[in-house]
Amino acid sequence: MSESISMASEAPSPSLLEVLESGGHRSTAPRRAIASLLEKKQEGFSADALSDELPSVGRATVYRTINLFLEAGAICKLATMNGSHIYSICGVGHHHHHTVCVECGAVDEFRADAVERLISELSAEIPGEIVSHRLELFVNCHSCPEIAGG
Amino acid sequence: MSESISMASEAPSPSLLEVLESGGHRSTAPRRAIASLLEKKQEGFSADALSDELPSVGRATVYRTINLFLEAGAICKLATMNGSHIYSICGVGHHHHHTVCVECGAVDEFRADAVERLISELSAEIPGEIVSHRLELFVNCHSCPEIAGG
DNA sequence: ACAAGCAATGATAGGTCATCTCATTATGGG
DNA sequence: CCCATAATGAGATGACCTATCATTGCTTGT
Repeated sequence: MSESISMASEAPSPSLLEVLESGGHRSTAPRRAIASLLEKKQEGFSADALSDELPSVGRATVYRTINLFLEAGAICKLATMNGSHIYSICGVGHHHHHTVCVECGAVDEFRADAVERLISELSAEIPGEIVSHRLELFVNCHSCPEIAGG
Repeated sequence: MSESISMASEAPSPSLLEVLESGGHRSTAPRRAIASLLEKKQEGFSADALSDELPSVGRATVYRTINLFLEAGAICKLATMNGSHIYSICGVGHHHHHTVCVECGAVDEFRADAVERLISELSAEIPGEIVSHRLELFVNCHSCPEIAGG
């Protein structure tokens, strides 16, 4: 391996419920339902689709809970090419980037030192101070036949 | 300069009106008004704000015209950290990336071979085929006092 | 210049995604 | 158990964008 790159396909997510506890939030039935569903969906998911799958939970609560996990860093929000947002469980606790399959929407994480090195290089060339960055790779994972088949 | 990087701060934009002509679109008063305003706003701008500044032009027309320029590649659409979209004149005709000032919203373009090299490297390590990518740098340009002063 | 054909326009309705409001409900400590 | 308060949810509201469709106004042929 010439580069330090790490995929996160099978990284176990820390229990979302623990995130609630440690954040001083109550463990309620709606939140447990959302957390449970989220942990099944390592794939990228939209807030609205999630809400549809949980008819017993109010839309507002779904959004609130997602933002709660987002602020805790337990999930990531990323922008797709068409401007909508998808969320994804964050296995890696620190800075990383995402790949999104343009066919099936599967999201994966990767961390590559080369990316961070590049940003450092660019910071010397670019006027101003780089505060943060976003890198998203849109891929075709070539392993999504049945999903695309719908 | 050790790397091949080019900023586009003062690149003159090809006349947006020419884009219309070459695309077989009519040059109408509303479109001219929009094009004219766009060329003044090298800064990032939102479609809605643009519409507000052109009360004489219908919102639908503003959006339609923006999409027209977008499809022609004359302007770029980019996602901010908060999920909204801003547009920016594209001086560079080919693939490039953007810096967005988190203070004043100024958008600049840059093209760096190092970025493309990085993507090539990553493609060897990442499962699937990289279809496209998005890299945005959020910067503090440190030259936006009066704008921030409001 | 005039008419005709059709692209373009704009007022407004509608759609999507997300947040806000606030009366009601559930949680968890004492 | 009781209470203070966090959390919920139905619906309103809002931001942002697209669809509809009757009207307007370019552009070309004559």
